[in-house]
Amino acid sequence: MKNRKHSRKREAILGALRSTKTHPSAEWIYAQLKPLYPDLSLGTVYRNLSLFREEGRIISVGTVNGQERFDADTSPHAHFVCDRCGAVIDMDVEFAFDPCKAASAFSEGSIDYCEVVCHGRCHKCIE
Amino acid sequence: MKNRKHSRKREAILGALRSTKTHPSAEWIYAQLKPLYPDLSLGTVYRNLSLFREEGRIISVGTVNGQERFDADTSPHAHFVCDRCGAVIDMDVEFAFDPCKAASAFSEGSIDYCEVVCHGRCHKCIE
DNA sequence: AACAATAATAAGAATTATTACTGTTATTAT
DNA sequence: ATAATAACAGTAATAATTCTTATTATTGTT
Ligand SMILES: [Mn+2]
Ligand SMILES: [Mn+2]
Ligand SMILES: [Zn+2]
Ligand SMILES: [Zn+2]
Repeated sequence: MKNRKHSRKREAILGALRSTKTHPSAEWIYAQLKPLYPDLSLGTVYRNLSLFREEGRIISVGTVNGQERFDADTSPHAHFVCDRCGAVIDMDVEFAFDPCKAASAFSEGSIDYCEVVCHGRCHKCIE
Repeated sequence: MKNRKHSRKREAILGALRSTKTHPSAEWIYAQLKPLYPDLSLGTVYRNLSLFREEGRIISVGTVNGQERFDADTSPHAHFVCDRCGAVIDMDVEFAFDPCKAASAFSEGSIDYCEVVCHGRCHKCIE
């Protein structure tokens, strides 16, 4: 429905997010691309990330230390957040949480998707 | 290590959070208590909520529309967030997610606790 | 190639939740 | 009661994100 034009920077932003598994913030993506696109604006990164999210091409993993973190992997999977260094790591753990089951058992609304986030300390922070 | 003094306002803040199941924001608690304590400061609400969280007496349920939401119920339970009106509702759903199991299967760090948040539309917003 | 229509952008201002600072007040120990 | 200091109100500061506007880039058409 959208009359969207092509944009090199928009592509780059999605590409940067797809190139990493660190679930970066808008700021991180901006810092990565700034050398390649010296006239890139932080607002453009924010705006395009919002677009991608609306389109369902990326997801938000939540906010860590006040900054929203993003993920280009839209398949359902859990995340681990290190409460010390802020690292966000995929959990390939097979967690037996069935959204359909939850949805049918939940009477107060309709469920679209679910997030599972575990908190703790990553290996580097444990030493 | 805790040279903590008694404070009526601090008590009131925890009491306000305990009195509701809506998982309110700092702002909401402030608005609730302001008539009773006309010289209450929003900063005091923030500061004491941080204290309570550090002490493990309350938990953060995450941020909704840019505002952090709190819960005085520290027992492990899942939450439902309405993406339209921002309501946060307890899910008494028995979700088969075992943190211990996840922790043992996760090799990248040690897990302290886990959050499960489902997103969708609440009944009022479905109409 | 030049043009028109308009989506996308840069730059920076504005907004907003949260935190830090500072002088004053309330609470506790002596 | 006095002294020590935690807690506070009020306000300023911070920082992430969004909004505004003038300009530029993209796409389709002559
Ligand atoms: Mn992920
Ligand atoms: Mn709850
Ligand atoms: Zn870490
Ligand atoms: Zn709702």
